[in-house]
Amino acid sequence: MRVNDTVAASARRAQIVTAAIDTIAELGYGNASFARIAKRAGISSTRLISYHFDDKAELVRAVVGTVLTEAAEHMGKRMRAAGDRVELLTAYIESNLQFIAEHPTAIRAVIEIAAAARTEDGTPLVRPGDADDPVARLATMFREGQQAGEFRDFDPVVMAVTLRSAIDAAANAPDLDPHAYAAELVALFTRAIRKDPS
Amino acid sequence: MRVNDTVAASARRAQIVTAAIDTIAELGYGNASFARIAKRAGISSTRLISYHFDDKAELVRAVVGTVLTEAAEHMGKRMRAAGDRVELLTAYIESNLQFIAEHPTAIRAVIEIAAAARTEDGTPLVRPGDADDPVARLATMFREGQQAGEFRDFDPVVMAVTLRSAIDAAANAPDLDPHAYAAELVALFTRAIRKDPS
Amino acid sequence: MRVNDTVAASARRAQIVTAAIDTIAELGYGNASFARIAKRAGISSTRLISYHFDDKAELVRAVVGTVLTEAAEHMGKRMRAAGDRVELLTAYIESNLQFIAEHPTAIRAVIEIAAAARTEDGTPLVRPGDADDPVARLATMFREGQQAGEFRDFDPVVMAVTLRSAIDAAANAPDLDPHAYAAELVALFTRAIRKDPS
Amino acid sequence: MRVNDTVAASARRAQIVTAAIDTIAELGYGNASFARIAKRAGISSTRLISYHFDDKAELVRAVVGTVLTEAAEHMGKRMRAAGDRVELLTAYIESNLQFIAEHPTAIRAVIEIAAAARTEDGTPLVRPGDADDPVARLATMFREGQQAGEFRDFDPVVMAVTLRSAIDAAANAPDLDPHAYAAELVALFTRAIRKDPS
DNA sequence: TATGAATGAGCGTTCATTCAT
DNA sequence: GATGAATGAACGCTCATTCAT
Repeated sequence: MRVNDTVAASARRAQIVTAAIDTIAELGYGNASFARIAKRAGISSTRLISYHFDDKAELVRAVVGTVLTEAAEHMGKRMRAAGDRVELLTAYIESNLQFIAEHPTAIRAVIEIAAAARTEDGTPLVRPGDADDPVARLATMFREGQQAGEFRDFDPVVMAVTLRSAIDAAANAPDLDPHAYAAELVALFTRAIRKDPS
Repeated sequence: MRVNDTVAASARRAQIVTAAIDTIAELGYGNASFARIAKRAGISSTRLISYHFDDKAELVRAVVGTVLTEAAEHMGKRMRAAGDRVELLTAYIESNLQFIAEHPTAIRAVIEIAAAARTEDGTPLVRPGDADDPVARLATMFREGQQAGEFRDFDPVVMAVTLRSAIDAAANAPDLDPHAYAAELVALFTRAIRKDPS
Repeated sequence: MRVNDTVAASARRAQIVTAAIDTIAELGYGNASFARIAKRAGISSTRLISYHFDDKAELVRAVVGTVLTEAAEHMGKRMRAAGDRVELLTAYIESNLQFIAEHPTAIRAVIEIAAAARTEDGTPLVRPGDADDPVARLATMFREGQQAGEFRDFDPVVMAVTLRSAIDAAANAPDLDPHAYAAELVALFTRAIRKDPS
Repeated sequence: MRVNDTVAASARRAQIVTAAIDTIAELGYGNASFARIAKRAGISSTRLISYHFDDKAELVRAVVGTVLTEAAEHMGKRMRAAGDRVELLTAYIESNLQFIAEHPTAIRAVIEIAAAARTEDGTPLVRPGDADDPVARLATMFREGQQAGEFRDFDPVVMAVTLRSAIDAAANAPDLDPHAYAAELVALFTRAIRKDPS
């Protein structure tokens, strides 16, 4: 797949990925041509991009993979320290919003790609329903809480979709305070999932 | 602005707008060229599109305007029949999801445009924060409910953003049952906004 | 040739010719499309231009004809009042420069057309060597002066070309004072054509 | 600005510039599209022109620059050999007309560009009044001759404009004998500038 | 006399990609 | 590991003109 695995080559790839992120975040996916990415990376020819990435789809996948890996590492640390399920949910929301606040351009780029990157026939370049679909994982967590008798009876998929889209919405409202936003979401979803008082 | 306001001309424009909606929804905004739209509309040349719309931005605005006007009419009827605020919220969610379920391609096209249509310098062609910003209107409704003592104390903007993004997410999950999804959202947000039991 | 010879029709034609002159003079021949001319004329469709003029070449010829006829009338009055050949030359130079000064946009339009209006194969739309070629007429005047023994021996065509191009150059230097420029040219060419002192 | 400065690249650029000169001279600036220039250059796609020149304006500037540099070299040699001012004027006229006679298409192309190449708002692409404005340089030469007491009292700018336009006119009368034309102009302007006999 | 509607060809430019070192 | 050179297809848009009232 990759041209070469030397240190120099992977540094080049990282440089190009960074330039791609900045370009996509600032100008939108549709305006992020190889020419503009190359200019931002400070390289003279688009040939260097084609050299390190088989085609545009692979560059896009590299961008998404890079960002999502970073996010998973950041969130994993926080979530492994959680005690019960409410703490887990709180850690999920807070660490995710923190990552978004700390890497706004990277997140914007990934959102752009998810929304706009298509093949010629309309197929999305990166599909949301991939192996580690975050909605599916959230739904599983909710379902387990219900089976343990901790949560009320609701549709876990709808709740998962709602939570994920609420978090993603933060990336498009960059002036919101991430801590306050997280606190509100925690309060909102804590009330939404807990058992009704008898 | 417009070439003419005869019946024939506005029929042509509607034909082109419909073709644009279908093309954008199926292939994505980035693949929706004048050539593809013209082919889908069954017209011989892209020139006819340029003839009826000053440029691509105007066609895009016509698409968004058409869909949003239809949606507002549909939802307005339902919401005017609501009694109290909880009924109003229920009507909002249900009528919106119903419209999405009944016009999936139109909604997909608008979402595509909102996400991907940019000018060359990255500025979105249609801004979410326009005069009749739906998030702002929802937030106002929540705030009024709080002032009336009906809702608990929460951030109205965060709640509005969460609700809107939860509804918009339905457009990307077309296999969900709209009634069930609406019922779940109503239950979720009813619990999220009501006063905590003392 | 012409659609109609009613008063209304010829008024329309004059209106279009005026708009064409202004557009060509300001934007250059290459930018003077039917669309831009129609906009400046305050008419809604280019169809009205095609209606009154068979094609663009005929509109261009109408522009040139209109301006040249006016110029010929203006200059003819002055030149018919001249006594000898030196007065005639003086009248020619002065009246021509005066017309240029009083109709700068009309003259600029004609110069634009003469320089830039071509058919697809490169043939000029209006040829300088037409029936009433001004250079040929000037050359004849010089030749007659030589045969009458009033002027020295020089090539009448070269002198005519030089004088004409000197006058035409005034149209591109609109800040020159036309009277002073005329006086200089009269002095220059009087010295250039008179017999050398023995 | 330029893609690259290798020998091969500059040879390509020269090839394209030559084709552009021929196309503009034969068909006129308005008909000199990238497609026609590419065909004349024997290259397969207009893309190669865009590859070597940022846009059409840069190609046009390259054409003008190439021709004017050649002309300046040719004329400079002749003029540096001149003794007094009359010889200098003679050298200027003769070498300029000789260059025109030897490079008729190049000169025609430059004249076409000067007359017809405009931006969308009418601004000329190449302005005559640039740094090394030939009219200004001629006027300076005349003024110095007057201050040295060699020339009569006349407006140096008018004389410069007249001489330049007389020379430029030669490019549009390609059947004139350049030597004879030069001799006539030398005689004409020698008489026009010398002090009147007392 | 006027016009709305429509048209195919062409414009300069940009696209991701491939060739050949 | 890198890059200059080249490419055909497609882009949105404008052109003068024609059709049909």
